[in-house]
Amino acid sequence: MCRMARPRKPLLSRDLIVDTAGALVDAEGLDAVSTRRIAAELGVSGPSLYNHFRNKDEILDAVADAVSARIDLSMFDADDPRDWRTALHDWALSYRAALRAHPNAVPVLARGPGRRPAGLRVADAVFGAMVRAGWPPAQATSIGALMRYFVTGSALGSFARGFVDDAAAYDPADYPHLGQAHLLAERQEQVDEGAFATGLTALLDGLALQYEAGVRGGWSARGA
Amino acid sequence: MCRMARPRKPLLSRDLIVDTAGALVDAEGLDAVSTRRIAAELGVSGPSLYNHFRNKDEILDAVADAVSARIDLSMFDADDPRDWRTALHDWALSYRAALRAHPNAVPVLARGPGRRPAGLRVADAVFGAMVRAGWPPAQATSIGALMRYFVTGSALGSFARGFVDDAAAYDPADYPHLGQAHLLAERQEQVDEGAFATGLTALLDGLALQYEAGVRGGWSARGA
DNA sequence: ACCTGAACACCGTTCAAGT
DNA sequence: ACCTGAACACCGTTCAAGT
Repeated sequence: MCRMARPRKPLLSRDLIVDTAGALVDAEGLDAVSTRRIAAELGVSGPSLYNHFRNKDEILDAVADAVSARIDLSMFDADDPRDWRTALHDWALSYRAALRAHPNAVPVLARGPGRRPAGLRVADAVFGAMVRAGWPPAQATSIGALMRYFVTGSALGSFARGFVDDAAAYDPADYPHLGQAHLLAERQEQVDEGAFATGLTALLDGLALQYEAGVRGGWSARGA
Repeated sequence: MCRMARPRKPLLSRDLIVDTAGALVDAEGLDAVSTRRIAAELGVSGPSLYNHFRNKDEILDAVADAVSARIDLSMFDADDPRDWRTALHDWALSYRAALRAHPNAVPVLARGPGRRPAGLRVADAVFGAMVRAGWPPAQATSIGALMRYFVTGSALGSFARGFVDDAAAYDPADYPHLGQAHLLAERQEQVDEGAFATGLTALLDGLALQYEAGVRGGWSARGA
């Protein structure tokens, strides 16, 4: 009579499940997460979760959306809608920080917003702000897409972590220029931060060039 | 006596396993691939694979490396080592094409080269070419990293495919700027191609600016 | 050396049963 | 409505056994 089939107060909730699953993703990675482990962590039996989510993918989607929800979007409400460059820059930093805080969840996020509310809010905010700043809609779409490529790419595959911390792995006869590659694993943080900063600056500089050209040329053909 | 424990000619080989696994990844996605299915496809029992690979991850690594092996690197042997921009541009196109041909394998590739020979050859070639073109080593490393971020990001999360082909999913009250979002799913190809082209141009334009500034300033502090 | 079947400890998910 | 145990059809991997 202590462990009943149904207590008067529900043992589970969507939030509880998402929090537990998220902690498991962070601590042990995506592969280590099973519905049975989430349930065990919550002190219930495996199938209980199916009262709150249709399947495992829906749980992981919710975990990913919780990460998206932490991306700051306030810079897109700025007074000067024409300063798209600053807004985009600040957003990119917040975007990346949110993902780097939960690197194991990035593969799920990288699949796109789908129907995830927080993910859609992000796409909506950046698109709206770029249009307001004077970018044609087609270009605004491209900017949302290419920023996602760059940020998720940088959060997903830490460049430096991708190399092995073992000098013998990189035979100079095979890879004449990778003599120091095993050092990358050590300096992981700086390498990835440096590459991200360099790439972001290049991206924004390049977009500024396109913006100026567009304004000068009246955005020629593809304006609508 | 027909089905012996060991035939005089091996039934399996690493290449045979990789080809079968790769076809399965392409046709049904990463989740559908199991060691037992690969084995079944080859007409052998599941554990047989373990005579040729240590575990399933090693098989998937080999599949990913086969994709990397299809990336063209010949542009880095160009006569004029100083034309890094053209080489980088052509390489990015080939890189992306190789990944888009096997989108389901991209999550494995995105983990980094590790000890995969073809992946390392790519990293080696781009780093070597950038140094030859006059970039300081630290910048050359950044370029390799940021290009990987952008290309894998673009191949992994097709921006357009990330949206659902269903107008009702994007309530204008919630997402004021996503009125046409459901159309993205239809025009997937063009949207992603356009965003990639825009981003690549911006990236190269921005890097050219940094290169010029570096040459003019003698690459100031971080030259070594 | 290379393949087999049996076995172990897992999976995601369905479903009838309980309250 | 919400949880349970039992069950189904799977997993990756190990290992002793066969040739």
